[in-house]
Amino acid sequence: MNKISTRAQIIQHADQLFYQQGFENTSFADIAGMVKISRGNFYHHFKSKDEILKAVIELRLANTQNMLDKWQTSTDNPTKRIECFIKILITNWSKIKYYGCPVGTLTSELAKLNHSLQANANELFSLFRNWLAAQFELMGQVKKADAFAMHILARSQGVATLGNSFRDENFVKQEVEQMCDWLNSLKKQQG
Amino acid sequence: MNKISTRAQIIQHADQLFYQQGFENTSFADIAGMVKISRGNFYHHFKSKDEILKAVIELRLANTQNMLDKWQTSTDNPTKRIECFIKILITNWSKIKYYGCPVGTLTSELAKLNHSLQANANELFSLFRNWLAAQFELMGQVKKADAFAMHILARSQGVATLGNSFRDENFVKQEVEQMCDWLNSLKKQQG
DNA sequence: AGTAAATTAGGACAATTGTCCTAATGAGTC
DNA sequence: GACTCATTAGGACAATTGTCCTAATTTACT
Repeated sequence: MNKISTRAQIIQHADQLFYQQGFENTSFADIAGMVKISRGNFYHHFKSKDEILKAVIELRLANTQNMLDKWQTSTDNPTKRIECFIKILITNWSKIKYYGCPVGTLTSELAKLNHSLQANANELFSLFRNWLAAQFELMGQVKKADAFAMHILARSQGVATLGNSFRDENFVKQEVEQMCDWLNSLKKQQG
Repeated sequence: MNKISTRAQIIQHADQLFYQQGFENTSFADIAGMVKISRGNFYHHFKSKDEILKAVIELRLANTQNMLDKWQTSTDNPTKRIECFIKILITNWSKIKYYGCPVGTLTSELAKLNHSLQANANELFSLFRNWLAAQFELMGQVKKADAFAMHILARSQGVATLGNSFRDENFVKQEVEQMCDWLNSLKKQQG
């Protein structure tokens, strides 16, 4: 039957709900309703709500790594790889429009809760940061690689937040284009 | 005695707590503890928690307008005015470091809650957006004024989110400098 | 001083929260 | 078929939530 384990189902639905409703605002009852199990059953799989969050972050880290790996094999051109990253804003626009960036909104929420898993969530940013920096290095921007990575990360983050707030797809498209222009202007400077 | 009214005190402390802990995560008990009044007393001043949020947003709108007005009178140079905006990231760094941008984090949270006051919170962004656009117009950038306003708004927002996540002041300073450089390069293009 | 209104404290209220316990059911092994 | 262990359902639990009610107190005005 190849049935998905209950544990995996809990993580999967929690991932979705934490993104759409926020972590604090998502209750056990919400997740139980989605997975269609009883509330008491949770504690056989997870000791606490925080453990679910931990598992969700680990899932997101794995999914993100998979995505980065795919981009890595899809082309040898580091500039094109970075463009893949920039264009997630458009690829995932239908979700970003309503729920913002899954990484940024989570880290922001955990910061306000002063939650013990802040560092884990920040790893999601670090994953992108390090991968982007590696691409910039391949472009020959060894010295500025990390600064450029943070720059692109920040701009994407801001576009997601503003795009979510104003629900304006054209704005997102324009900013994506500008970021790609900036990226390609670096190549020329270098070559 | 010139005592601050209870209502004003509630709004003031709620403003602070909503920023530091988030709206949903701040309870009546939290606010009551700060103002030092009984919980039941709230409903003489506000019909519901949402009404407090509404009042808090109105307070923030008023405070923001005051800040913009001050910048407006502090100099005739629109470029310098925009620099004032960009540099809030540094001015308010000690708070942003721990709680992020008060506007961005609120709109993001309300989006996830699908809250009825989303539009009110977004007005905070609009206030900055329109003021920035007016400054860009004064700089002679009539056609691109709004796009530039959104651009600066988005970049500031992203820097606040990443700055909050990584707690990195140097990154913030670098990005602020780059934004100012970009701003001043526009002036040269024009003149 | 006396009266009316505004303000306050304190607690009741049902609903929901995360957590935990126990008994029943399931599957797989000998 | 009997036994073991994993999984599940259902409910108990105290704590907290936003909301509302009532009685007491304070304030303001005649």
